[in-house]
Amino acid sequence: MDFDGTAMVFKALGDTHRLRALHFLATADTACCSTGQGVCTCDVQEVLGLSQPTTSHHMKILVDAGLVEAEKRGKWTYYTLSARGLLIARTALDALLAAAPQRQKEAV
Amino acid sequence: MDFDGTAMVFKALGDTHRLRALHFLATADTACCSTGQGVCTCDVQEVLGLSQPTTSHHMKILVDAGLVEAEKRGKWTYYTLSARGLLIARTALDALLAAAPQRQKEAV
DNA sequence: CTAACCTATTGACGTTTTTCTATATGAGTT
DNA sequence: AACTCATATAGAAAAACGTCAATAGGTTAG
Repeated sequence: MDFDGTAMVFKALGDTHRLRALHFLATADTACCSTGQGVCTCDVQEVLGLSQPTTSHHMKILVDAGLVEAEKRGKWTYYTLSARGLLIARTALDALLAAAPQRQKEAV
Repeated sequence: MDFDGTAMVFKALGDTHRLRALHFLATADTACCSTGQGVCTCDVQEVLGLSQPTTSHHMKILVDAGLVEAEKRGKWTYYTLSARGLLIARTALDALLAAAPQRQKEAV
């Protein structure tokens, strides 16, 4: 098990603003400057209520963790969720859940 | 969605040492001082290679996040995985995975 | 080519986290 | 009661993190 890589993914997930950004990517389809797929930094920035550099910084962390993919089209950078990091996290979680007490594991 | 609570769980998961401790709890059944179920601090400490107070600190974070339950029996504190925090994390992850691109979602 | 615009990077500052040593708490033992 | 052992807490130092203002990079529009 790759503890370092997995920890990096969870660490990226462990911030309220970044979680909010991911949730936004997961739900918002239409956005201010989205011509095609994805959402640009300005949209995320508005949702988070943070400055532009801070927003950019958070998105970079998500990209580095493999949770988000960034695509540059013209002036804008579009973000989409990436299954790569999410699967790393889920694999680790499932291994732990398989060993956790049986009580109420299906309460999802 | 409870971003703060979920972030707290992910933050607890986002550390190599804590991940290693959780993995240890998930796999190790027999331990130095375990008379029944669970593993005591001294076992975790040996696995992590950290000082006793630091180990105790990490375990407290895991307990606070609902990932681990601590039970005091006599002199020892026994730790077991708790489904509570794990399910919070999985619920959030599943919501994101459901919205992620379909490509290779089943690669678990 | 210049100007305007979106995004990324840099530098700085305050806060949080990680880690240790030293000490306290609390339970069993003699 | 005094002692020992396992764990928790306090305090402090170093490192990492989150944040913003200022600036740089790169793209489109005029």
